[in-house]
Amino acid sequence: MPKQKITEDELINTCIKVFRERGYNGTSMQDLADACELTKGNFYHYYTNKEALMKAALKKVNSYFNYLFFDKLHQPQLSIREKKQLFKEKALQLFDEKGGCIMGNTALESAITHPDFRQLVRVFFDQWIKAMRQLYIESGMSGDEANERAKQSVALAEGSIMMMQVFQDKGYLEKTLDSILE
Amino acid sequence: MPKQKITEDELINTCIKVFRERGYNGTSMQDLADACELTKGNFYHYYTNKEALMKAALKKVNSYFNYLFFDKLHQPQLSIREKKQLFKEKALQLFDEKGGCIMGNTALESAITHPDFRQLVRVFFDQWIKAMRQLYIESGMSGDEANERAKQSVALAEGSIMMMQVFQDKGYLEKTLDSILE
Amino acid sequence: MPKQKITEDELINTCIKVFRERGYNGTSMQDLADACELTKGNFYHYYTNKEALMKAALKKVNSYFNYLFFDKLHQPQLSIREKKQLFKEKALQLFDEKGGCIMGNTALESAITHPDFRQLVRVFFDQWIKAMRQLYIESGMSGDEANERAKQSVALAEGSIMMMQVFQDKGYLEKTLDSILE
Amino acid sequence: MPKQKITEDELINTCIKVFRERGYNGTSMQDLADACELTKGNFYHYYTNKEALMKAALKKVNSYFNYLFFDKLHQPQLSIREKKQLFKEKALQLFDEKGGCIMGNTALESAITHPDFRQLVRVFFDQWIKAMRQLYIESGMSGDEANERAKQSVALAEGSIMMMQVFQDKGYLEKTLDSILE
DNA sequence: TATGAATGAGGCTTCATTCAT
DNA sequence: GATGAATGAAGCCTCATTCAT
Repeated sequence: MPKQKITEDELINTCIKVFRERGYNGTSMQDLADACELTKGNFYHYYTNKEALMKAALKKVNSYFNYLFFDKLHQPQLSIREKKQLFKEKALQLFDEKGGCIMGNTALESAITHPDFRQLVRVFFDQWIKAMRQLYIESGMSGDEANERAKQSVALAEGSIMMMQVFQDKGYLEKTLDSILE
Repeated sequence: MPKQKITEDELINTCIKVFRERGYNGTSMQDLADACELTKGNFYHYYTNKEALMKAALKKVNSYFNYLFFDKLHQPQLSIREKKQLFKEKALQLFDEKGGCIMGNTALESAITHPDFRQLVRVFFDQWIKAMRQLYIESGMSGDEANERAKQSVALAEGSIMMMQVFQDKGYLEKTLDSILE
Repeated sequence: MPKQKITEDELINTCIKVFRERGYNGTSMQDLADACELTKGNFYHYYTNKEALMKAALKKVNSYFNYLFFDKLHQPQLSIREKKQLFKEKALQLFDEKGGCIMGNTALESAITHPDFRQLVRVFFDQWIKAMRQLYIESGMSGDEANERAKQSVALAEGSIMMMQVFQDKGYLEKTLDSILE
Repeated sequence: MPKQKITEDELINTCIKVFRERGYNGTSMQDLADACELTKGNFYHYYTNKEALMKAALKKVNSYFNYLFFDKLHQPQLSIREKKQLFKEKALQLFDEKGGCIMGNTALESAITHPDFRQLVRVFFDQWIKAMRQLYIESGMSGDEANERAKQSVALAEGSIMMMQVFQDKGYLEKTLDSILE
């Protein structure tokens, strides 16, 4: 068994961070290597190329959010109140503290140039919307109404994350989360 | 063989398009030269470097939106009804038809790496928010309420533009614009 | 008009030499750059990539041999005696002095891995065989006989060039050329 | 997951095949490892480096040809007729069926760049020529004549193997073998 | 203004090789 | 012996930029 300098989990988490901050095109393999304290070439033991690495990063984010966030909103044993509280808490933790959303960034940066990325991004937003829909249904909305509200909420959240970064004002997101839960 | 003539206006408009589609880091000077049917070297007669070109592009977008969009919402001779109609019309034309918003893209792609760009992006969103605020004030809201609503509207619009691209569904934006004007 | 450090003709001739000596896979762009006294990147003004450069080299060799060698054997105004003398002279000059045959080298090195190269190599040998056939026909052979003899002569010449290199004995080729002309 | 066992004999035979098809410079240790179903690192338990591996491959080919081919032509108990038949049979089997000759390939690919390889290649051709010489002597030629004829035969055979690959025509070699035995 | 050759740095990737386990 | 992580150099190529013409 070889001694790994970094677990694959740590590696991908570090890459997520760098990709989120610098964008896909703005991130070089050297940037990633520096952040992971590995040599550039060593990355190719784990992933065939930069694109595969990015895809793995997006997939990891997907499962991370599902596990920690979206799935919770589907659990029958939680009350609406608990879910609402959990929503705000998780959203602040996952977006505010990390300073952005790699999915939103990727959506805009490579909407046209990397269809493969867009597919993964789409899955992410689909899941988020579904989770929100569940919340609104439980709050008493009709299916259609919940649907529209869910879609708008996600858009609003992502827009707010953007504004939060533009104005470097973390209050932006918090207010938005409240309005989403009204 | 590159074409002979292109006005500086056409040049910058073409660059805006390419930057919007491919992002700043994803766009090479060659991409721009090809799109403008100019030689790469020739660009440096117009702009000192890629960064200056991007800034000029962002400034152009700023003045373009001001002239065509934001300023209109401040004009006293227009009725609220006219302004609302104009808002929807312009927003659809400027975002939907172009397939995105270079300001939003730039906000996320270079939030951290290019503070100079962020400054220009911030001005853009400031102006947009102010224009929306005016609309809401005229609709009878209080200053504070109009303020918050304006900020949320802009965030929601940008988030919807993002979703429009992710889901390749142009209906997204339209619904959002309606809800903003309610 | 820019001052070129090296004409495209000189460039390709230098590359032919390097490719002949080191093989396609054994030649790096750096090797070529050094030989041409250019920077690596500058090659990409002339050719899209290494493969295209190799193809251009093979094509140049093809036209060079046609012009200087094969075509001559088809000229009606030359006597057989003159053609035979010319054949030996040119073959010695083109193979012996250069120390090998890039076509033969390429044939063996990339027979399997680069079908595109093989096609160009095939054209070369086709032309050579046709020229030899003409010589034999003029010497009084029947079409079929000339054909077989031509094919064998070319094989023998290439085999002798190989032996010349293996044993570093330039006499090899000369004896072979005589036997081909018997 | 790589297989457990491969004898050193199988290993070197597999490497010979890969080297013959892809050339020395065109073959990576990974290619060899894949073909042998071993891990890259594991190769270094057998051979110190790629060059040593290639030398071992060339040596193996040498002894293989000696045992199976060249030695036979020296055996006093075989008649000329038997030797001629054996020659054709072995040559077809060893060159035609394998689709080439690693010795000829190596001769041209690394004539200049790898003198060590050339030495091994030279031994191979020396032995082949000696075997052919014996055949011609037994057929009644003088020593000098047999010598020249042997050298030419080997050159012709190698040239024909080249043409066989260039034109993808296996008939080439067969005709040549007949003419060598006339 | 316009061209395109030239450059040097850096980008992604592959490679031969080493080494701890 | 066997593994696969690790490395550093090198390979091909692209890029932003410069500059002579």
